[in-house]
Amino acid sequence: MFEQEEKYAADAIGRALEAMGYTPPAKIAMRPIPLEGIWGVGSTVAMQLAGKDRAKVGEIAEGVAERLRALNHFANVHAENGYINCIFDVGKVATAVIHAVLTAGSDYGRGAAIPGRVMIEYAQLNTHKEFHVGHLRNVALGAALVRIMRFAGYDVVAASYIGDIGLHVIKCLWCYREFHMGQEPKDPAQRGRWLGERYVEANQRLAYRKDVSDFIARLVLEDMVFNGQVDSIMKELIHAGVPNGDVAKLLGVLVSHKPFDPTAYVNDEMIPIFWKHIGAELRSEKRRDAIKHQVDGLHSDSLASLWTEYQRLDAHFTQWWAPSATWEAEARALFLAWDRKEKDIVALWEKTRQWSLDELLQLFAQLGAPIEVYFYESEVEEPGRAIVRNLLERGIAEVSDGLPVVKIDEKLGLAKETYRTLPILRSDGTTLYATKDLALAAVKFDEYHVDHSIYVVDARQSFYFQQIFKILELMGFAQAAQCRHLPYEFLTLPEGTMSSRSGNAVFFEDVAADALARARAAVDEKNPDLPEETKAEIARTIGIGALLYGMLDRDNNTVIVFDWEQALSFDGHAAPYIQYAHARACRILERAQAEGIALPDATSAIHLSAPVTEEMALLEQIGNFPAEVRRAAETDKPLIIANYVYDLAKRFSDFYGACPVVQAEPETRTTRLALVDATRQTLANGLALLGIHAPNVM
RNA sequence: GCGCCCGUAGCUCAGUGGAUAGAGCGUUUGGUUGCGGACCAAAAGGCCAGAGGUUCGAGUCCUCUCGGGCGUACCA
Repeated sequence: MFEQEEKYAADAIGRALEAMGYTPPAKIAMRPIPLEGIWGVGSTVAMQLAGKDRAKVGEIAEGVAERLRALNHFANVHAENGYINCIFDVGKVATAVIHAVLTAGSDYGRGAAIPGRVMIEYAQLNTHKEFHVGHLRNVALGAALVRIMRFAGYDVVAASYIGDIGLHVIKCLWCYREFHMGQEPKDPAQRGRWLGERYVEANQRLAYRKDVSDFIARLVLEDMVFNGQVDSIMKELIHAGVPNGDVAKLLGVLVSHKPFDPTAYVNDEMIPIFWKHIGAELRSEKRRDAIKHQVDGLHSDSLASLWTEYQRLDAHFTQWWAPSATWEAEARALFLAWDRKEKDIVALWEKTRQWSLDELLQLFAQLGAPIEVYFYESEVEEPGRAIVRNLLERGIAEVSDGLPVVKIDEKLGLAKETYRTLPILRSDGTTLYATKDLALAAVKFDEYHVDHSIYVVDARQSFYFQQIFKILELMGFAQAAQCRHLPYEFLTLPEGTMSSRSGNAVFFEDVAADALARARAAVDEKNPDLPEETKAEIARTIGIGALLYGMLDRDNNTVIVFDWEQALSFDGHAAPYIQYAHARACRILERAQAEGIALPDATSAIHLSAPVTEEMALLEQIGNFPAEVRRAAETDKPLIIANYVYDLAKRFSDFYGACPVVQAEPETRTTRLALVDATRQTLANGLALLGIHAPNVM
């Protein structure tokens, strides 16, 4: 908005410097003056040219200021502390800002078209898994970036890449088929979630043998009391008829703290007997600990943690231990059956996949995520294998340790270990994420003709994407240089990493339901007379807006520790504050209309001969919007827009408190109404970029 | 070992090489017979992890150290 003024100032300063016998730098940067109550742009060029010589700095700044004053373009130009400050003619610039907003409307801030097509891939969600709040960060960020880049003028294709096949899907299908065949929740809306629970169960079952083994190893290391009981337990095992060889082997493992391997024993019955003894021993330790607690008030944390884990495992021991010996092999076999496209497994996959997709599409709609293209992992498995074959034939890939890999450093001729080696197919021929990603990149280049490709994926995959991009380069794709991974840090829980695999996750559905309920309570209290449907709509707007904003008002590479209360806070630096500013702006305009006052439009005269600080601060912020949109797009930071709209709302609140609008004298009233309308419009435009609606009432 | 990211107020975080480092939460004290109190005003709270360097100028750029997180060949 102020480009013209900045350009004018920069050019004028350049000419003044030349006239004074200096060589101006190639680019004279103008920055807003950060002093309160002063609206204009300043330059530091005098300090750059004069260096340490303070007297000369003042001399240059003063000389330039004098020459600029003579041009009569700015209200004033003065030299201060070495800065050359050009003070805007407030009335002129204010008129330009307000007219620009009211003329452009919802297009205010939009940039001119930028050549080249950009594909932004985000929302890489998996079927057969539940959508948790960690995924929300990805969708919020990717969607905001799509809108911001598009608004800034880029030709953006928004793509989602759905993980509808892979080890996780196979595990889930295995669990479903073996233990839940024919079951499904009555409410179709719950199917996706139910399936996600089956996936968690599958992981627990498949990890069961290892978890038991790890537990025994831990017990031996941590529990000294248990160690003292080992001898007597061994004797009891022999009494129970366990072969001497197995008992001896187990004893060796325990006393030497070696890893416990359940497959090493002749008699699988030994472990259940041993397990019973472990339980008995832990119970008696618990009793002793309870008595000790009465005496000295102390508990053993280690024992408590062991006991919790024992209970978790023991709950399934009788049912899971024996059959679990073959589960892993079953799941692997199922993956191979999938690869052979066996009818019943494909049918089961199709049915359950649709359950998840229904849920995901509904979620994307609820979040307003713009997506034009859907890619599916299942569609790039075969093309991926073809690429692997091709890479092997061309000698870019080779078979090492029984599987195809690309030794990237070697192929690039790098002596220093940089990109290392990436496996591109499993040794049993099933596909990896890399297999499919290579094929997908080819589709993006060849079929969608994208010039730039952005991957919005969490930061833990940064190294992996460097590897992928280098392989694409080795394959000969010129666009490989235009691929960019946009990393964002993970969202964790106070108690640790969130993982849908272990079931340790906060589901988006639950958080959203809570957010809606809280928003609804507030609406009921403040606007009890609104129609039911309107109240529900406003509650959605506020609840979802608060959640989205919470994901977007931090830098991409800060780890977010999810705090339930903080995420649902409607006070202070949060979306409802901004929405509230918008609603109040709307109310002022409504009030004016109700009193028969005509609302100003893009042709109304703006009078700001003696503006108050709050008016200038607000105008300045409104005028900055287009530049902030550009900066956000260029740096991939929706955070810039999130901060921008908050600052704008804050300045509006200041203005609101200091400047009566409807009660003002007619001339001032018209100007302030125009300012309120411009604020309303800019708030709405900014929030829209974040995917947040701006309500008229709330 | 190597690589990436982070370290700013009690807590959660902003901060485009430039003027006095800012918000929110929390704490304390005030404000509405005024356009909506999801608000506003004020107070308290900082060796910007540490040490060097580049620069007229460093929270910001470079190097090193410390502390934390995450990667690092068949998870995605």
